[in-house]
Amino acid sequence: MAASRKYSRKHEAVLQCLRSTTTHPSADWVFQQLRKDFPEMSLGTVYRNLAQCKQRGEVRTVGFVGGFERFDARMDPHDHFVCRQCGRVDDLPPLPLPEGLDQLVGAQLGAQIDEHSLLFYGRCAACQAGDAQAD
Amino acid sequence: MAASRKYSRKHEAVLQCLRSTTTHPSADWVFQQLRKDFPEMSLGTVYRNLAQCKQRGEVRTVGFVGGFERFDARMDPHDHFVCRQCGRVDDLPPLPLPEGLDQLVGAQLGAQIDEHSLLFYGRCAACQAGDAQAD
DNA sequence: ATGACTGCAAAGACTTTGCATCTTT
DNA sequence: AAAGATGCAAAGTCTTTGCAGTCAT
Repeated sequence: MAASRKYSRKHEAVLQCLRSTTTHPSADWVFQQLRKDFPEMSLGTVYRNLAQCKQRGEVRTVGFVGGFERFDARMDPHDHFVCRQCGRVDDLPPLPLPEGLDQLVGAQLGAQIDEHSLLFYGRCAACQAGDAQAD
Repeated sequence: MAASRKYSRKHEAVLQCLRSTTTHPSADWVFQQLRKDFPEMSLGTVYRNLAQCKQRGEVRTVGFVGGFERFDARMDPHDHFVCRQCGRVDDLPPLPLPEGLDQLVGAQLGAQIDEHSLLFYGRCAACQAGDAQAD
């Protein structure tokens, strides 16, 4: 049968860390944060807990930015912006997308669609301002 | 100044390989294919040429599936379906998305949007059929 | 006690790079 | 010749794992 979960302070902390930020952090970022409260925290534990949270449906992956998997604990459907220059990832307010997009695609392909991911790529306001100074 | 390009049979072949398939292959898949015609072809060369094509805007990345970067030589805007079970990536016919979505998001964030990526995740028809048999 | 979780470090998996050699111009 | 492209293999980077020890039930 499925393994029964046991309480873990570290697991709590990982999830809490993710829920208390909107930066869509990488595993390493979470690790660096938690290290402050748990000096013995290890990267492996962070990865293991993130994987577990993902399986449980408490966390999801936004995508890979600069080779790092970026996580998000906001589970309601929403889209993201990714700055290609600094790597920041922002949540977007609801967009005017047609209803039933997943169903439509599923029907077209005869596939079962679980979800979709809409990412906008570009340069954030801060990076544009920075570039302006640099000129 | 910018490096001037010199003709390269391998580079041609990499681009050609990508243009002649709709499977959105990984670097290794391209490598395996080209190996047939170029026995001395090396993986490093494939990666280098893919990177170069990307910079030139002749190729783009669809996303990472199972840890592998998947490439696409179709440069006109279109969306994709990713099967989480077998990893296949399909092109989608045009979807009824509102016009000016990128501009809208750009305006909302004060960011400059270069492009967006819309990926649908699920299980393809073949995988569903396979599962049915298995039951 | 039993089974899960953790720390540590080694192992993995994919991608990038350095360097000597071969090609194109 | 000069500058770019390639092969090969070593080095990198992020992530996963094995194992022995620790903690929750």
